[in-house]
Amino acid sequence: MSRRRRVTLTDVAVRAGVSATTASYILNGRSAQMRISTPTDERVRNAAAELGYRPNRSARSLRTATTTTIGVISDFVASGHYASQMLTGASAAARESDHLLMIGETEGDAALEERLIDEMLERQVDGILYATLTTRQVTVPQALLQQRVVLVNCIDPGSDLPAVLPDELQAGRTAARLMVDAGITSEVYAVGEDPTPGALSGALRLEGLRYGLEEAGGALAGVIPCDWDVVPARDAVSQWLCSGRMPRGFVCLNDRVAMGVYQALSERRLHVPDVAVVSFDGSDLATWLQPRLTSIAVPYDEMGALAMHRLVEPEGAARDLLAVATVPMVVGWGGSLPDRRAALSRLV
Amino acid sequence: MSRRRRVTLTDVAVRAGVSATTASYILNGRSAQMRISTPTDERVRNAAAELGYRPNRSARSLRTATTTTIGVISDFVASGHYASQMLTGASAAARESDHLLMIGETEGDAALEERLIDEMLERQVDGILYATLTTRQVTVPQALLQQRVVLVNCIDPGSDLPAVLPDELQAGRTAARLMVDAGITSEVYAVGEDPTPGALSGALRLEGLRYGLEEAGGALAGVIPCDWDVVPARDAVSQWLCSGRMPRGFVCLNDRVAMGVYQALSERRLHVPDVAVVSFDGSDLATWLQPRLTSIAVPYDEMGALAMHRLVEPEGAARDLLAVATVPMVVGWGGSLPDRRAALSRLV
DNA sequence: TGCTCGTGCTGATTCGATTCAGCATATGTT
DNA sequence: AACATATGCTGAATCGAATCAGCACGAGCA
Repeated sequence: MSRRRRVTLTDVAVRAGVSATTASYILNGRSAQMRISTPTDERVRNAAAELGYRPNRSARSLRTATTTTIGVISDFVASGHYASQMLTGASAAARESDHLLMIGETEGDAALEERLIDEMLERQVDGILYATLTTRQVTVPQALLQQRVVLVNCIDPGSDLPAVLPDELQAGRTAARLMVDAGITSEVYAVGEDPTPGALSGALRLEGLRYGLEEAGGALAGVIPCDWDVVPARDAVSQWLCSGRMPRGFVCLNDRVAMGVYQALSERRLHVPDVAVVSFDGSDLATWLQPRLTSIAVPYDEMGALAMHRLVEPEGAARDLLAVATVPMVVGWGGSLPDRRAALSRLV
Repeated sequence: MSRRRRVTLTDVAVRAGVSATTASYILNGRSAQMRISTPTDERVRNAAAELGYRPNRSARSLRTATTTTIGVISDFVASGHYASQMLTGASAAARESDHLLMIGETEGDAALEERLIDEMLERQVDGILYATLTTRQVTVPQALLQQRVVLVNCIDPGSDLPAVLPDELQAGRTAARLMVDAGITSEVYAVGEDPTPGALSGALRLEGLRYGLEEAGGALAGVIPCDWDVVPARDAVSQWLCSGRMPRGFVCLNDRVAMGVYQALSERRLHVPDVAVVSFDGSDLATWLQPRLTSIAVPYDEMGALAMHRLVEPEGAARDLLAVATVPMVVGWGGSLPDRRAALSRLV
C-alpha cells in the first residue's frame, strides 16, 4: 500500500553506520554478551525508532524455525461462551510470552480438520492447542502426534498427549454440598443425563454428585434424562412433575437445562427455592433467571491459559500428562474424593 | 520433535531426479506454462506425496511478501455470540481462498491494541479485519491507515477505510412491520435507548422503527431507557408498568432486554402476546423464552464473511466504501427507506 | 620490542522457496 | 544443409534476519 519499501534491518544498520550483524545483535538484546559499546547501542536503537523498523518475521522464522505463533484447532469457536472463553484465556496467556494465536474451526469435519492442521503446520506454528466444545474423548489426527500439542477439554486415550480437563468430579461434589448446606439430602434429582458416546462431563458430574450426597448420608433420588437444552429440559421435567412426585431439589447438568426446569416448575406454580435448583456452567443465564440461579462455573478461561502455558513452557520440564483445572467455587474444601484419574479411566 | 529433518523442496526434487526449480513450478501448478512433460510432473508429485512434503511458508512468505494469513483485531472475542459469530463467518470465507486467521483481543485497551497490530504486521499478515463488539464509530490506530483493512461493525469517520455494517435501519423498520402486521400501530414502546457515545445500533433501530410505524399511520408512543441487559430492563419496565399505563407492544433493543420485559410483564400477570414483544439479535435466548420471542437477527456471520471477501478480493475492484449487510428477516420488502448512508452520516 | 589478550565490530553463509534468464536438444522449414 | 522455433528443463540470484568465525586495534606484560 505505502509506496515506500518496508524498512529492513540493513536500512537501520546503514543509518546507524554499523553492519547489519551489529544491528541484529543490538535489537535482539544481545549487546552485552556481544560487547557492543553503549554509544553504538543507542545509535542503532535510535535509528530503528526513527525509521519505524519492524522486523520481518518471515525471515526470522525461516532462519530460526520458530514463529512465536500457536495454532488453535477447535471443533466450534462460535458456539456459546465455552470455546470463546477458552480462547480468551489462551490468548491472554499467549500474550505473556509474545505469542499470537492462529485459529481454525473444524465444525466437526475430519477432512477440514486435517486441512487446517496442514495449513498451520505449513505456517510453522510452534505448537497446537486442540480443543473441543464438549468434554469428551477424541482421536487426534496422525499429523499431530509428532507435534507439540496440548489437548483442552478432551483426552486421547490412544496417545500420550498432555490434556487439560475441568474437574467435573469436584464440580459435582460441590453441587451436592450446596444441596446439603441447604438441608437437603433426599429427593434430589439430577436433570440431563446424556448418553452421548465419548462425553465425559455429565457422567463425572453425576458421579461427584452421588458421592457428595452419600458423603452426607443422603442419596441421589433419581435422574431425569434429556438433551442439554431449555426446551427438552422443560418438556421432560414438566412431564415428570405430572406424575405427582414432589422433589426437594434439582441438580441440572447445565444452565440451559436449569432454565427449562425453572419454566416447568413455574407452570405448576412451584417456586425456586422452595424447590432448590443448582446447575453447572456459571453462564450469564444464571444471573438472568429469577431468582438468580446457583451455578457452578467451569473455568474455561483458566483451562485455556493453563494449556497455553504448558504449550510454551520450556521443553523437558517435568509435568503431568493430565492437568485438571480447578473449579473456582471450590474453596477451603476438606475431605477426600475418589481419585480423579481413576474416575476418568473408568470412563474411557 | 521428530528426529528427521523436515522434508524440503530439494528433497522432493532429488527424489524425482529434477531440479528444485522444476519441482517448484510443478507443485505450484505451473506445469503447463512452464512446458513440463507429463511424466516429470507425475514423478515430482509422487515424490512429494511419498515424502509427505509440506512447503515451508516462512520461506515462501519471505520471497513473495504474502502470507495468506489475515489478522483479526477485535475488542472482545469472548463476549457473547456477536464476535464469535462474526469470526465464524470470516473464518469460513477465509477458507475459500486458503487464508488462515490470526486473532487478537484488545479488551478495549489502546496500548494492547497497538501491540497486537504491531505483532501482526511483523508477521506480515496480508490484511486486517478490525471489528468491534458494539456497532459504533471508532478511530483506528495510525499504524493501520496504510494497510489493507476492512472495518466490521464500526466506522471511522476520519479515514476512508471500507466498513461493513448491519442494516439496523431496515431492522428497525422490520420490527415496526411486525407490530403493524399484528394490528398494532399505537401504544408501542421501545425499551433500551442507550446514550453511549459513539453507539449506533440503538439510534438506527429506533429511527427505522419510528419510520415504519409512521408509514402505517401510527407512531411510537415512547421510549423506556435502560441498559441493554436483563435486570436493568426488568427493573425499568417493572417500574414503568407501575404507573398504570397499558402498552400494546414493546420493541426491545436486544434479546436480553426482551427477557427482562417478559419478566416484568409476568410479575404483573400480563402475558405475551396479549402485549406484543419484538426484539433484535435473533440469539438463542429468543427460542428459550416462553412463548418464543420474535427477534430480528443481525447477520454477524454474513458481515464477517462479507468483510473477509472485501479484504482478499483483488485490489482495484470497484467497490463501495460502505457495505451494509442485509438482515435476513427482510424478504420481499417493498417501499423506500430514508437513505441509509444519510442516516448514518447524521449520526457520526 | 614482541607477545598475548580483551574489546568492538564485520563478512560471509544459511534458512527454503520463488523466479528470471537462459541453455541444450529435438523438430520443422526452405 | 543451414537456420528458426519449440520443448523441457536448470543455475543462480533473491527475499531479510540470524549467527559463526574471525579481524583489526589497543592495552598490558615481560
